Amino acid sequence: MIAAPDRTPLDRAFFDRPVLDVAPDLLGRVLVRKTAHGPIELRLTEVEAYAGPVDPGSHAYRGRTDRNAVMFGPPGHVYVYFTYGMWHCMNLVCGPEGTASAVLLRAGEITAGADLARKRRQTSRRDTDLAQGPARLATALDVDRALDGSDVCPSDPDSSPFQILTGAPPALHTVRNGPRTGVGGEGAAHPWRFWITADPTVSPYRPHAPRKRRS
DNA sequence: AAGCGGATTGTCT
DNA sequence: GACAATCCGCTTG
Repeated sequence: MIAAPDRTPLDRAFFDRPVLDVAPDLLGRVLVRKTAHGPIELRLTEVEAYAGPVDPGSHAYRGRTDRNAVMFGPPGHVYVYFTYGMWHCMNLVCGPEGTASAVLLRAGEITAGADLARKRRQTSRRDTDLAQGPARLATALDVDRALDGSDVCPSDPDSSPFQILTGAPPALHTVRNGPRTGVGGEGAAHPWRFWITADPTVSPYRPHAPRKRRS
């Protein structure tokens, strides 16, 4: 049985490059999440690059902590964080080890295991909503802090809850970029959000809005 | 289509 | 103690 060309696993060298090269190159790739009930597959349509300690928008900006330790480790591993008291978001560590850069997975199209994803995302009204937004994406794929540090390039596929496949990358002219969502201050200037033009699963852009204080 | 307020807790100052 | 790489439901246009 010959593997279809678009289902070849990406190797670690793919992630061992500068994060601004990896981020747009991830579009159209297929992330496989292996759950106890079966696989869920996601075709990536929207990502954001976070460039480590030099990037004010990055969780690594103030150095290594227990929470962000995985970002400082080898590329091709998953960094999962918990935010807003409710949600998880998922990143892939990039660049030479120690650069602490990562790509936030913001949105994608569920291409297999939609029944499993729908169970995880009861509030979604259409299938294009299932992974439209980073917290929705993590919810659909049943990702939480327990999976922090998982390898997406395992030598033995059975040893990890994730794998990533080549997929069908879009033509360059269909990839666009702009400011990152929810990032304010100095970090807002960088156009490091990348998405596939006109894809229905891409999340709507929301500019950074400081929250009001409770009275 | 766009704007709002509330939810809810880990993490860092 | 402040706030977060967000989402949802409801309102207005």
